[in-house]
Amino acid sequence: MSEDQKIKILKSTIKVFNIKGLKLTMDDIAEYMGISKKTIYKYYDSKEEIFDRIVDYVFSDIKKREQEILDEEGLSLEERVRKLLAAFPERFTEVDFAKLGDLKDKYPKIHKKLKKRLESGWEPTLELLEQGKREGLYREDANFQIFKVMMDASIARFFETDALKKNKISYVEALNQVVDILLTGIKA
Amino acid sequence: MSEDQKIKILKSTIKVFNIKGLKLTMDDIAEYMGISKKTIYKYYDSKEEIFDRIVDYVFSDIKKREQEILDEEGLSLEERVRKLLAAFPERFTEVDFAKLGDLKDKYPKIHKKLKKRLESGWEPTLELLEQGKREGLYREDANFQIFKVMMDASIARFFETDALKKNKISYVEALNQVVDILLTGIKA
DNA sequence: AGGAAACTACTTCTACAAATTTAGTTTCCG
DNA sequence: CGGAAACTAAATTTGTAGAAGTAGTTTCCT
Repeated sequence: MSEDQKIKILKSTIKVFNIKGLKLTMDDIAEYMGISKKTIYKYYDSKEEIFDRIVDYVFSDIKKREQEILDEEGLSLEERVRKLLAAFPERFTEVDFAKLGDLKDKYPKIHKKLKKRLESGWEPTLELLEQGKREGLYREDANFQIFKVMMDASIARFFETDALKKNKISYVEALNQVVDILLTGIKA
Repeated sequence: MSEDQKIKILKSTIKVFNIKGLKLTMDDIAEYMGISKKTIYKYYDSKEEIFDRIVDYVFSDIKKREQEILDEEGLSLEERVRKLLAAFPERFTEVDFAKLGDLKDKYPKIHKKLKKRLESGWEPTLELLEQGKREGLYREDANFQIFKVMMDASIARFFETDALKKNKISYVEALNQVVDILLTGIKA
């Protein structure tokens, strides 16, 4: 009953998910790991539980990285915001978001949880932005909710379309441009 | 055989479409207009032709408005770009874009045409932006393809979600903020 | 402990026929 | 001319029975 094995199951499930999407089966996971289903059920009660724990797992990673950035010394507010914005979507290169199509229908609870986590993932960034506004760094009339929608929508678009390939631009480069344009755009 | 009546049919079809979406029937249109199908078929050979002409109709309006802005005297490059960006999505308040879901499957030709028109609608704006870059108005490293994706994705997101209602902000206000952030963001 | 494989109850696909709807036409009538 | 309504051929939707697949369990074995 090692904790390692529990996490390995999650990681493997992510790997399989990135290929087969939500229609992956317990047999797929077992086969991929070279173990039997019985072992999986030793660690998890159901398939849904595995998915549920994957959300926790991914976001605990994000939270950790986020905390590192918040604790890092000698950063200007702007640098910190920039790091937070860059770190957040990068985590999702681990999970193929495009394959999450009908999560809402198949696993509504997990969909809800995921949305909530994505939402609260914005909190520290929004706080910093508000602080920046109070310090006169950002425009008085800047609406950070709109900022958020623009960031989310743009990143999602890059994931779901071939806009990047067509323009021969890497994901990291695109992300940097987006963050750059947005942060410059709200400057005082 | 009045030209007026032809256009009235298009306008009415848009009205019905905004309620029933793509599954509107010829009977729906006839009923809505208080005329009989026979009359509709006097002006158009098929339902698909009507949809096709709606695209032409909507974009001829856009083209006209676009030309006005390009011809308008005494505008700075930036003001002109801003007007173009604001004018384009405004036209789509006439047609409920969110109801266009399975256009691609049902009417692939029209979908292709629509995409092409949406694409070429960006041309004058992109040209002006490039000119602005040459004039040193915009950053040398600004990637306008990314600018475009950000604009399109953001506006689309506003249409398809309730982000606006939730934040008690009007569409025009949101559009202005988006344009503002983006244009400021690429400034030299 | 855990792999291989079989097993069960349940859900999800498939295929196809019957029922319904609809595009486009035609008839009748004012 | 053009409205009302009937008509037809085709497409779309619906129902469903059978097949296939799958979550979770159990048995046997090393």
